[in-house]
Amino acid sequence: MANCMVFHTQIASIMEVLANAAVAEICKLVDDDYAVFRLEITQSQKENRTLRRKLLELKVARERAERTMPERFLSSRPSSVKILDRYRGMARGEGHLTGGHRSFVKPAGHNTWRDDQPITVDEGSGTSTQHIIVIESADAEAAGPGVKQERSEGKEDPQHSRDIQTGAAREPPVATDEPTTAPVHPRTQRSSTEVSGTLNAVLKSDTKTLTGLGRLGCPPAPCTEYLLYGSSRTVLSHQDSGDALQTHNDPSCSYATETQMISGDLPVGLDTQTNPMRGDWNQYSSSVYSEGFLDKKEEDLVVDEVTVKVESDAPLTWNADETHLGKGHSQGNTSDFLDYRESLETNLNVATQSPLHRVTMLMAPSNSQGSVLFEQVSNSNDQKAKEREGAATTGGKEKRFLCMFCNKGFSCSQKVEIHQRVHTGVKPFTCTQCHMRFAHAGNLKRHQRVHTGVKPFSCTQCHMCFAQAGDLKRHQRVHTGEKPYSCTQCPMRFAQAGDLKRHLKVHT
DNA sequence: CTGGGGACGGGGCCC
DNA sequence: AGGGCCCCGTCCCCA
Repeated sequence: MANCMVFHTQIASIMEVLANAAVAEICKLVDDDYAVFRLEITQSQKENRTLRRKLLELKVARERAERTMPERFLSSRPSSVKILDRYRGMARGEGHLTGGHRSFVKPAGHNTWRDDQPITVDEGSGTSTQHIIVIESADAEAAGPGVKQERSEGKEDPQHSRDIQTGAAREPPVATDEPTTAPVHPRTQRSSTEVSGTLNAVLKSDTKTLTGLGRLGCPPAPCTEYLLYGSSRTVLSHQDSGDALQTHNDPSCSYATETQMISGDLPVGLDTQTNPMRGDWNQYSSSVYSEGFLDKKEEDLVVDEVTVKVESDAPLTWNADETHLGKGHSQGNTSDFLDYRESLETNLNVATQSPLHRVTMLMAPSNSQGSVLFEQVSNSNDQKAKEREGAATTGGKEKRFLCMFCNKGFSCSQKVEIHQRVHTGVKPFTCTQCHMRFAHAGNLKRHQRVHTGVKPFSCTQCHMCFAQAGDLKRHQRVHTGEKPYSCTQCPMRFAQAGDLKRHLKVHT
């Protein structure tokens, strides 16, 4: 007995040592990434400082020249002015930094722009508007009071804006006409310091370093390997306290990213400013697996000296009704489930610890009865799944882009991205009348017939009209008497697959 | 319990 | 490349 206890004690101590070693290893990895990231940031800041100094020097030179030759200056502008004007012009949307319609209201009482002069943004009448982010970094402060880095954001809903203020996290934002607490939309253009305004970049520190999975794009890479598409899921735990998430500068236990905007708000209507086809969504979809962000609204994240406004009203939660994990998947293909589960079990790189996987694993039918039922009902699905598998692994139309969640193969990266919405629950297409969201544009269009009442599919044998072609086809079995779905337990036959499935419960 | 229809999810193909 | 369309499957509701 005593030996047994000693043995257990030894086992426990060994386990503890192993756990400590694992933690130390993980911390070391994080530290390395953090160091690299900080180095890059430092380099960028140095470049900014250099450019800022040059700008100031040019300005001084210009003022000196203006004092000496004012007339000549008015007729032919020195290069320094050109630089300044270009700088402002870019901010106005004339340059490549921005592309929207906006005008800058020059502060009254100032004949010249000052670097410390706040820029008042007058949102234009256009729907595509942008905001200026004023980043007051420590370096900027060091370079001189009021010296600011101005960056423009990409297209954005007029109601949506946000501010990133480095080192001045709680200060009021730069003057804009827009409230700063409105929900944030993902956007297509981002400043470099912003990294990414969507959830994509959330907690995405160094993908390559952490997982070794890169992003892929179309056209397919020339190599013949299968390509697991999408950004890696950086499985990073954090203190999910339910309060403001906070990380610290201590790199050993943080996933600190320099500036991460967390926006779960999805585009409204068809005006998907965030192109769902972009890889952003992939990253986004990956990032949503970072637990704890999905249900959080209006939270301030303090991440490595940066205040991050978390404004998410997207239904990107683990809501079974909204994602495939619930209704969609539960009603889905069992073989897909099994394939998926198998892929998770065999592909540890993919499975990791994401909540998605855990949930799906739980929801995957594990009892044989469920599988049998499915085989009775959906043999064709199995066949299709096998065909898919075959197409992905053999010849046919080469499908070298693999879904990072289920390993299903696709011929093009965009198709993978669209498909992966199945797993992520991302639904970029929103009905403007009822705010239902769809992963496919076609489904939205079809759905809108619900509102318009348009039923373009009419039966030739009766007066019935249908909004969907499939409904008409199914209806026509009423006239033909066709009942392709037969029960294996009794002679009953059914015109609809759902009817058979429902009927099978009678036998159980 | 069955028949029938409404509506959505998702993949493939074509233009 | 992206949108549109078609198709199949599924859930749900009502009679």
